[in-house]
Amino acid sequence: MKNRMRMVNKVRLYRTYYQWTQQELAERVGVRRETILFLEKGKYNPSLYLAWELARTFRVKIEDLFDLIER
Amino acid sequence: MKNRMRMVNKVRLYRTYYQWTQQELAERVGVRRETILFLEKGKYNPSLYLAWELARTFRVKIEDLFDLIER
DNA sequence: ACAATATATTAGAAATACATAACAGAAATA
DNA sequence: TATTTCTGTTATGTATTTCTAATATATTGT
Repeated sequence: MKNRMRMVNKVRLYRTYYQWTQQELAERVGVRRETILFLEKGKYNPSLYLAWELARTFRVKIEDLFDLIER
Repeated sequence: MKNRMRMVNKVRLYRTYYQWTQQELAERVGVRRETILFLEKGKYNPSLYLAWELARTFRVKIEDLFDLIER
């Protein structure tokens, strides 16, 4: 979509803060473990649904969890 | 979990507030006019990228533009 | 009424999020 | 060391978002 912007996130940051495994977080938000892994690795960007669930699980705003920065 | 929740948005509300056509808004956020139409009609939910661009364009938070409610 | 513009509908293609599964290496722990 | 758990990789399949284009209807202005 936007070629000059790139999405970064703090999923791993918050997950390790809560001391959850990828599997634990995956179950909490209702996705597969690999989905969490790929998100953390920046291999793909989430849907708004998933972003919402993650932010809710971490008790933060979506804008705090995800950020759009210059490439 | 995901099935008992449904996403609503204020895209049409903010678009008409700014007196933009679907075409105008589409150009501002970099998508097709039909994408805006389907979003307003709730025919599909946006990517986080698009949600971000829309919120930025309307100068609101993503959580203000989109809401996850009980079905 | 006529013309121009905005919105709506449909269908198919393209792109990508996410699922699923199998396996491998790293790290922790007994 | 041996075993378990966690993380990473790859490959393939499915579902959904978005694009594209064509056409139809509604709305607005002259």
